[in-house]
Amino acid sequence: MDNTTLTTTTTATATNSLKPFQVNLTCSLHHHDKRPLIDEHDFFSASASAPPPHHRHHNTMNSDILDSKVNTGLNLLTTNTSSDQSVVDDDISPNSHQKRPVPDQTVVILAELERTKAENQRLRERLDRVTAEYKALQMQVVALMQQHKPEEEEEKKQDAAPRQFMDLGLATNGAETGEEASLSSSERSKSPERKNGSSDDQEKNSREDSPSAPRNVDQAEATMRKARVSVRARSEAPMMTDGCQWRKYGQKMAKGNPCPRAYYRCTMAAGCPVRKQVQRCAEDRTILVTTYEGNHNHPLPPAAMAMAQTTSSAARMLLSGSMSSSDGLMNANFLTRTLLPCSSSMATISASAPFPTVTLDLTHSPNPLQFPNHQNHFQLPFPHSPNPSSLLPHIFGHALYNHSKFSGLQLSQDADPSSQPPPPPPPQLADSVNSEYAKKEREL
DNA sequence: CGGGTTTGACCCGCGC
DNA sequence: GCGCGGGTCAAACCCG
Repeated sequence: MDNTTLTTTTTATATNSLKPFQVNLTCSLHHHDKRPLIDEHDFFSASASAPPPHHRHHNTMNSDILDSKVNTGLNLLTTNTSSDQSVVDDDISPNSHQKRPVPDQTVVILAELERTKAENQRLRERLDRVTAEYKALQMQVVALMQQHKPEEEEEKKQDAAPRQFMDLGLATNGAETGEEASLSSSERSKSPERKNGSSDDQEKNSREDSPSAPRNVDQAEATMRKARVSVRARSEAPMMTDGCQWRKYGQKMAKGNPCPRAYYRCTMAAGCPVRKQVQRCAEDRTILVTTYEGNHNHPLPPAAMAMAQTTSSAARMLLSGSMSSSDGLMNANFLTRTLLPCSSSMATISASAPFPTVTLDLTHSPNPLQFPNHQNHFQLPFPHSPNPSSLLPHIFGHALYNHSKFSGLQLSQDADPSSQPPPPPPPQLADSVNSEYAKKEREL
């Protein structure tokens, strides 16, 4: 058993109560050979299920999955997260029982064993249920997708939530959100009318997003596109390397910041609606603020999956449950609060921004004591990674089972980057990850 | 020559 | 209605 498996099963443990997770859960469980892609819904479900903050449970889940071969030793392992597990194993070995007449201790251990077994059984049943539900949902999604196109208009008006769920699957799979993209401004901009600047047609087109626009513009989609995920990271590079190809289409001086804001559009597929803004923090120009908007309508390379999934996760976290921005914020707050209940200072849900925005702050140390007043950001402890974005899903995954490594998550109703406290000293980073991106940065 | 960047102009929403 | 600021466009330019 390796760390990857641990991470995966931890995710599964955290995701056993809400349907959206189930997709991710199963995927994760089937990929023990790779580092699993942590999907946003894992986070959500984790938050919703609000598992007890005992590490033991995560490991128990892990063993639960593995003990389909009935391995008592694994069960014991699950009762302890520390390295003294082997001691426990030794203690309960037949030899130990015979050599050491310590019945009390043995009884305790056996009782613990029984308890763990029972828990394993419970968890396994839960996992079975989750898997079954996932399969059912998958079928449902496929059926919906087949029906979806002819009924798109109606569906858009009537049911935003299932639509979101479908979007999730499509985006995650990197497929077929092209129709949605076709409604995006990027596609609009390619229309001859827009190019010619014909006032009438231009007017017509440019009003698609306006309140007076025809209702064939999916409200859910529009909101989804407006939902944003902002990533703050320390980087000397002009732009975060996130695995996607971007084309710069504009640059503006933003008020209150001497650093220009650059606008990028994803060019990995025609009509991809994803855009991002890149701007350096006015207070600390080593901090690069990258804001993502929209979902990719095409398959993503592995390097891009990390950020894409993280941002879409965060966006959906914002929007899930309700399409109204206020509800979305409440929902996100609830989710982030329950995601890492014993943590603080990692995420920000912005209510003051024009669009619902989640800010993932990668600039701070994982030590919560270093940020007693930090109130606004979802901090992820890889501040000096040249490409922190690639770490996000792993961070989320880890955060679910290893609170000790993360400062956690704190919510606020007002994300103002300018209110950031002075950056703490850099924590240790994974060298392997660092070196890879350090190389890229040198190339830049 | 194709693709990316630059940059001034334009559009739009919002607040006064 | 007007001005401001954010976002986008697209011609011109640059580069490999």
